[in-house]
Amino acid sequence: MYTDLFLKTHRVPTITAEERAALEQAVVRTATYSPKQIIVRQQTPLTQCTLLLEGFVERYKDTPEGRRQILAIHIPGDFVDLHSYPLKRLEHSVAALTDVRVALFPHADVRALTTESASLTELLWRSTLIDAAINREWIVSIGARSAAIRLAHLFCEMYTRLKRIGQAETTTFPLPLTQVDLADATGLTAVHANRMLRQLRERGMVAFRQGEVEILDWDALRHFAKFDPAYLFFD
Amino acid sequence: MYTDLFLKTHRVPTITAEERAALEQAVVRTATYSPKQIIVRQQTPLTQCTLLLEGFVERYKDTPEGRRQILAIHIPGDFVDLHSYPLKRLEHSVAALTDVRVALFPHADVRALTTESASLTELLWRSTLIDAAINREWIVSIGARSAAIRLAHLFCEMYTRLKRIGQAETTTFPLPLTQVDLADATGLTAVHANRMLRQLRERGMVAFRQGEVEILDWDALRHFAKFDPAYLFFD
DNA sequence: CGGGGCCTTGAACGTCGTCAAGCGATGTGG
DNA sequence: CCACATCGCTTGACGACGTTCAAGGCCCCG
Repeated sequence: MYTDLFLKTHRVPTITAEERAALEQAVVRTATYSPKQIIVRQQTPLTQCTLLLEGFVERYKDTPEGRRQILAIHIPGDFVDLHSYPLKRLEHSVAALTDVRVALFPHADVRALTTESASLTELLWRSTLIDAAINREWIVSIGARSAAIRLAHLFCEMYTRLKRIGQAETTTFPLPLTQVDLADATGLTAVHANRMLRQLRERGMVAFRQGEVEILDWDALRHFAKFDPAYLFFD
Repeated sequence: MYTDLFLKTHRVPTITAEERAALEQAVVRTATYSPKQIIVRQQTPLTQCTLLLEGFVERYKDTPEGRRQILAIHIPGDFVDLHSYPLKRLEHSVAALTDVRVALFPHADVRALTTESASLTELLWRSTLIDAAINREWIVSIGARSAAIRLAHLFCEMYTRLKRIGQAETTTFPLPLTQVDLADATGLTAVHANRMLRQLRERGMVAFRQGEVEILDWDALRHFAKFDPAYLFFD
């Protein structure tokens, strides 16, 4: 079922079996993408939404100054551009980080779902707002935390989210980013990100290498980053 | 009419006179707040949404490290916590910056509106997603722009939004923040914000003093900040 | 075997933060 | 009415966190 992972991570409000079936049937087709392939280009009018089934996806914006800012990292079960339904176009781009499989929901079908079910509407709306809450936590990270803590906090977030969908069973999990990507996500330079990663590793908290994160000491890491998962709204 | 300013700034999708009346009638009461008064405390269960009628409001988060990060600045016509309808509680706080008047919408009535009208649902949903788009632009600002440009960009944003609701007729407009607040919004220290403000003033672009912004040279400022209002979704 | 992507490290630099002091305006209680 | 506290703003000196520039290594792939 296409929507299993999504519904596993979004249990509020509860929906009926019929609503669940209606959501599932709104999928018209699936698609695949290769690493670095652009899924949504900024400012392009959109007519469908993309649910990530497999793989990793990033949302980012290129600045006129020539820098790149990653805005979000998506994992399976995330609607990567559900906000395109009310907005009709996005002000940022979306690209695949790995080989990716997605399910597509035409805006017209989403609208039909919102007409039929207030609970389903609330559920979908809520999922876009959890994304926004993550956006805000990133503002806090970039605006008010040191470089090392920013990276540690990001690892905590990804570990927590991946564990939730059963893709971080052990203390090692995939995070298919380069050090440049990590820097673009945290508002640092690649050079400095590299130094801070070494520090986190040498301090025995977390090790990042070739797209994989190994949690060396979860309690130490969590405490160091002052990670509080409330903003992820795991209700 | 309570919802006039909101509807003036949110014209997509178009709604009927009946839908407009239904929205208006969902207001159960109004309330007022004084400067620095907390309107919503983080993590408190909520049962209503707040539409800002008059005055300025901030959304912010205090970090465990003892810093404060402002996440958004709201002006009349903004729903400051419509996202509390699907989320039920917020992970940040909301406080008044000035004397403030608001209209209150119980969650139950919002739900009733979403049941009755898909267009109204889309309109409300959309407004929360424009807030999220602003959040993302702030990520770009804090993560990828220099201190002076961050401030310049914020002034551009506030000027553009205020002009839209007719509260920035001339080149001078109120922005009831202290320099500490500006620093908390842009991820800077008050000392450095002060220096950058002086620089912007001396370069003849924009002057900020005692809660008022004077645009000295709009084209120069806009160009300096590379301000592109697309993310505000003024359709 | 050459090239490119990614990572690593050093050295020098600069933006920005910290600490500290002082100013003017406002407000309040003795 | 003045003494004094508070708040917001301003400025200087100094230092640090993070950037820039540069070079080299490793590995994969054509």
